Amino acid sequence: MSETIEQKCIAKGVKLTDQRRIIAQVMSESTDHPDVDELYNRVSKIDPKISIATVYRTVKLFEETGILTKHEFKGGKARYEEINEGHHDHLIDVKTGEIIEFVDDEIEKLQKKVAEKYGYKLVDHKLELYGIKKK
Amino acid sequence: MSETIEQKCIAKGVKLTDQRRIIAQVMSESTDHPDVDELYNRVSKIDPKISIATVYRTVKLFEETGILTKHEFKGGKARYEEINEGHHDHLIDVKTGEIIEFVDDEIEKLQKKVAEKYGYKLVDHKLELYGIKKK
DNA sequence: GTAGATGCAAAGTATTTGCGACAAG
DNA sequence: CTTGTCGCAAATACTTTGCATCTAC
Repeated sequence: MSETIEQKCIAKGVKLTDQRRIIAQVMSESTDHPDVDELYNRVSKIDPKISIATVYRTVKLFEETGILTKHEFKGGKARYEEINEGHHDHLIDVKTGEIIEFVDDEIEKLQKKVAEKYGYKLVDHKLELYGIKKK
Repeated sequence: MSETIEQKCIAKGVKLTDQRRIIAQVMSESTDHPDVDELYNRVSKIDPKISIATVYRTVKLFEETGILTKHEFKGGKARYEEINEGHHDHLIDVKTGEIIEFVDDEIEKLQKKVAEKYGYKLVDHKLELYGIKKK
């Protein structure tokens, strides 16, 4: 296991409050990609008096600090995920909403190549596959 | 030049009104990917009494009918683009917001392969590259 | 003539913010 | 102590909707 979110906060000089510790813990334990509402629900079970404004402020802070990453999949609500070493993309089941994480080095390489071709240096990318499960 | 949006509406049994004709025309002439607000501005110059509600209703209708496609790039606002034969992905200049359209068959093939690998049939995908221009 | 489209303003969502009280370093 | 955070409610941004009127077919 690598660094915890709490350790990352200390390393980056982010002040730790009870609320942030709880949000950090819940995000660490989440294997899905919760939206703010869902995160707020989970956090509320631990400390019912945390406000949703704090949840919004904290995920934004964590995102800016490079602790979480924000996804804007189809459906309006932003969803968050902890950043760990390995980068990956997402395969989304259009029927169930289930998300599978994957990495494909070859695609990664080709992306860089495409950007180069147009005279750009690739700084970020987003790849989402939407599929239906075969029986 | 292929079919106009107006022709597509007739082909799909979508009732044509003045407002829809104007929105269709403006979208056809747009080479960028306008958001609803911007589209509303352009449309208003032709007919100032069109309401923004109609613009929202029309882009949604056109999207459902397969005439337009909706992008949710970073930044909250949905942006629309006319669907023409060739599918393409987007390379976005993170400094200027400029969008370059591209196609890469090899990446397309690999995407299908990845989905298959997890037991899925690929029905849609989104690939966005974010880059900075090299000098 | 009739089902569906429009305009308007009000209602929804998702997210942000001002402010006084409070807590971390 | 002092600066930054929290909770609350009000504010914003984007999008949808109810309803009475109007229009394409």
